[in-house]
Amino acid sequence: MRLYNTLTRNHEELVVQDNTVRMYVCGPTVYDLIHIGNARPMIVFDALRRYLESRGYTVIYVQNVTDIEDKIIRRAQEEGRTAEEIAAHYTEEYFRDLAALGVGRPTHSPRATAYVPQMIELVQRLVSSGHAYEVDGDVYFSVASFPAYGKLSGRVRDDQEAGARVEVDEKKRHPGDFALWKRSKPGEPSWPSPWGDGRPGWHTECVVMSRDLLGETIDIHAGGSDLIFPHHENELAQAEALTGKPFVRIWLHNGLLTVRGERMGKSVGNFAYARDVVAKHGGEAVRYFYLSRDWRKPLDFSDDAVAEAKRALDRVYDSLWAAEALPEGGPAAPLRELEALEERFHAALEEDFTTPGALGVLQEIVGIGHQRRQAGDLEGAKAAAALVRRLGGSLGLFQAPRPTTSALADDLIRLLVELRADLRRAKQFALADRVRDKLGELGIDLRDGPEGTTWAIRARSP
RNA sequence: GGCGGCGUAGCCAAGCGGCAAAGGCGAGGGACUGCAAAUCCCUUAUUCCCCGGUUCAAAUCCGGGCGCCGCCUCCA
Repeated sequence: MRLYNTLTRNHEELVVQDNTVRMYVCGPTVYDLIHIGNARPMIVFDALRRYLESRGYTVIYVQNVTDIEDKIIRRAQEEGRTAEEIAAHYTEEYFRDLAALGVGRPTHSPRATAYVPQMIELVQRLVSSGHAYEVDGDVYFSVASFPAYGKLSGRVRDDQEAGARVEVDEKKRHPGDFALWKRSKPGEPSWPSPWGDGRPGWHTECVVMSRDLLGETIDIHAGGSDLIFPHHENELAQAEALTGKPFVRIWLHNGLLTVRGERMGKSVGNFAYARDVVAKHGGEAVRYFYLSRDWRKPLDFSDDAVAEAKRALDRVYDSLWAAEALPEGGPAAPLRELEALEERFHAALEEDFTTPGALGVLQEIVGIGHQRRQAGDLEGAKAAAALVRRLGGSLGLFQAPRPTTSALADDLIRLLVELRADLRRAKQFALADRVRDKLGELGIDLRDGPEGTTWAIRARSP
């Protein structure tokens, strides 16, 4: 499989050892509920993880939870609670939201506060090797000590000075230097350190956790494209300054979610909470929406756009459930058509994980299933449905079971259908339509065909 | 200003040098129906923002425009 690597600006073959992919995806800072834009990397890289697993890889998937940070502290002060309480609460809500989007639990979800001693140790080693310096209880990484600084984001160190939009911290030797350790103010959460009480800077946790759980060089490190600079640049600098070895083989950065072309963000105020969107359209519709756009490109969010994705998704379920409700037919010859489609599905994903292309192939398979069913080839229709299930499953899609009813409900519905047939024969169309409409309100669709009426529970994706 | 990305049908969106440009949504016509719904068949880009160039061949490569967006500050 080839993936676009931000570091080299090229597509590269994913080559791993022991058939194991070690991947790290930047997780949330738990100070509030996540908005739907935050969910994009979670869904996209969860899908990548599942796909890799379906191809036989073992994936060790690490996603951190940043549970100590300025915004958490501020929120705690506002609400008169401890930072710990805030973090614990929103961590729980975070996993609740992700579950609703079909995102699986990471192999490991380390919390920053559980790694403070290791972070202190890392900072100490950077200080003693001359890559960091202490001023007044703060410790800064010295970008001048790491010549490769800027190689991920394509930034030259000296550019930073020209910008001058940031007020220059007098304590820093170079404007690009960043905090590894921050002295704490009274009343703030703090940990003892060789430089006095304080707390870790942001970029350090990912380095420490990644090393601890995945090793010094990992296969994939992923996150939103807004993290390229400074976050990932700064991680890379620390890690490689420390070990002298490559930190990450392939850096993956997803495009951001926009609203009318503008980035969705808490500060912009144009965001929607993930759970509200899920409540409105369903988690799988959101997932389908994200996967119908190339992961690296910006994606414009609107309720209409998600609703459209939902219609496409429902088309799939309609076909799946209709085929699965069919009686068993005879044995079917394998459809060469389907084999070719399956190959195209994988080809799309093997080349930079192009999920929109893969979804297009799945929709074609759905169409073939319909045609087979129309032609009376029940086994062909079932084969298409089974393929959609299997291939969709490798992306975490199309796994909802066909809604079933009780035997009693079946009998009652059948009774109503027969009753309605009598009414139709008697040309009592107003009454017949009322039966159909009322059943429709209950989510049961009647389908009149040449061989009588069939019924189905309307596709309602989860 | 620096770095990066994007511009394909009414809308969304694949394609990355060579079958007359996937797929979805929407729209129109037909089959089916008492009328619908679902499904099936057909139609909906001779052309890929514009202008040059390379090539036997370009939406795809190169150069130059125009337009939009992201990052450069916490941010998925």
